[in-house]
This record gives sequence, structure tokens and C-alpha cells, in this order.
Amino acid sequence: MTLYHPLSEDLELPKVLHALSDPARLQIVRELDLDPTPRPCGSFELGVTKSTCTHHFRVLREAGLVTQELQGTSKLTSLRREDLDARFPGLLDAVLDAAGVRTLA
Amino acid sequence: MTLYHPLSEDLELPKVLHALSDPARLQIVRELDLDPTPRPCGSFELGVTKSTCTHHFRVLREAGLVTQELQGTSKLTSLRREDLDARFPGLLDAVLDAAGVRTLA
DNA sequence: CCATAAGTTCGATAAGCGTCGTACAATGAG
DNA sequence: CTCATTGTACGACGCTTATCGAACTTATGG
Repeated sequence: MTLYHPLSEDLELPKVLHALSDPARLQIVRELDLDPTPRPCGSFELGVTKSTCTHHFRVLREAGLVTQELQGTSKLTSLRREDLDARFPGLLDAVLDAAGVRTLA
Repeated sequence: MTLYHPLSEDLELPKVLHALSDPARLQIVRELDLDPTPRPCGSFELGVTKSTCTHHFRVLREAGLVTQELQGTSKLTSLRREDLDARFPGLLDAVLDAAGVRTLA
């Protein structure tokens, strides 16, 4: 069973914005931007349970913000920087800049 | 009774992104950007009822995206461009550019 | 082989959202 | 004054969301 990932050209702006409008998910994207090494879901400090975590990563993946590849019992997550920049130039940078203005409003 | 408008420095990124994540509201912001003349709420082609319209404008106002001033029986809406650019530089432009890529995904 | 670790799945719950219709308030035009 | 216009208030509706806990799956390390 392969994980669903929308094609770059099929990314929808409202879905992307909605995915980014949750503090936990914004935090995930932010951490992935600071350190682009693909990381397992569990390595994020989100203060939510595993099942909630699963939920947030699925939202991010289905909106096209991240990819997830299975690696043993882990699932490595990476930011889809190039795809996002291609489809919505400047958007991710602007959001990340905005998220950095304060310690995370 | 005066309408609530958050201060520029109090705008919260998740709220702003959420406000922009609805197609109808994105459309409103887009139209206000194309023609910055303050307009009454009724002058937007949104295909929703008046009460739904009221709802969307309140969400935009409370997120800090627009101002609304009473003028007779109308309520003139304007985009808070300067405030947004000051608080989240480049964000609005990036979103509007992204919204323009297709006819509104 | 067994135990652990990493995620998923499946309810469940409580809250929020987008939408509508109807009734209401306030202003401006005749 | 009266009426049309513009928008609000309120309640209702169905849907989605964020969250959790418990049970399950799957791979890895001893």
C-alpha cells in the first residue's frame, strides 16, 4: 500500500493554507525547514499523542506539503520544498518568515 | 457599537491562514486587492446568502485581513494591506500570486 | 523467538465551521 | 412617513476537525 501524494501541479491553495493554519502542523513544517533531514514522525516535539500525530502528518501529506516514505517501522517525512516553490512561488518562504517573527504565535 | 479589529502587531498567523483557506474569503481578498476601493459587502459575487456573507466578512475582519466601517446602511470593507505587510512581509503577495496561478483552485 | 519501538486504525467526543432561512434593525429615497 | 436596501442576529443543520485511548501491525535488536 503506497501513500497518497498529490502531484505538484494538483496542489490546491485552500488546502495548503488550511494545512498550515494549525499550530502543530506549522511547527512541523518549521522544524522540517530548519533541518531538512528526513525525520521520523516521532521526533517532533508536539505535545500530542501518537494518533493525533498520525492525523497531522496525513493532513500535511494530503495537502502536498510533505512526503512520507516507509523505512522499517518508521516513516520518514520530508518537506516538498521544490514542489511548493514551483506551484506557489514564495508562499512557503513567506509563511515560514511569518512564523519566525514571533516564537510561534 | 464599534467593530472589533485586532491591532497589526496582534495578528496571529494561524488565524490569518485559516481566514484565507476558504475559497469564498480568498475570493473577497482577491477582489479587494484588484480594486482597493472600499466596497460594501453586497458588491461581491460569492454565490452565497447574505448571512453567510456576513459570517465570512466577520472572519476576515477578526483575523485582521480587512477593516469594515459603517457608512449609512452599508459597511465598507477594505484590505489591511499595510498592516499585513508590516506584520507578515510578503505573505499577502505570495498568497495572492498563488491564487492567481489558476482561475482559483 | 520474543520484546520493544513506531505508527496505524478505529471508535468516541467535543468543538468548530459553512451554510441557510427567518426575523430584525437602521439608514436613505420618495 | 413609508418603503426599499443593507446588513445583523439567532437558531438550526450537517459536516469536518482536533483530540484522545485502546487495540493492532510490523519491523528490528537481542
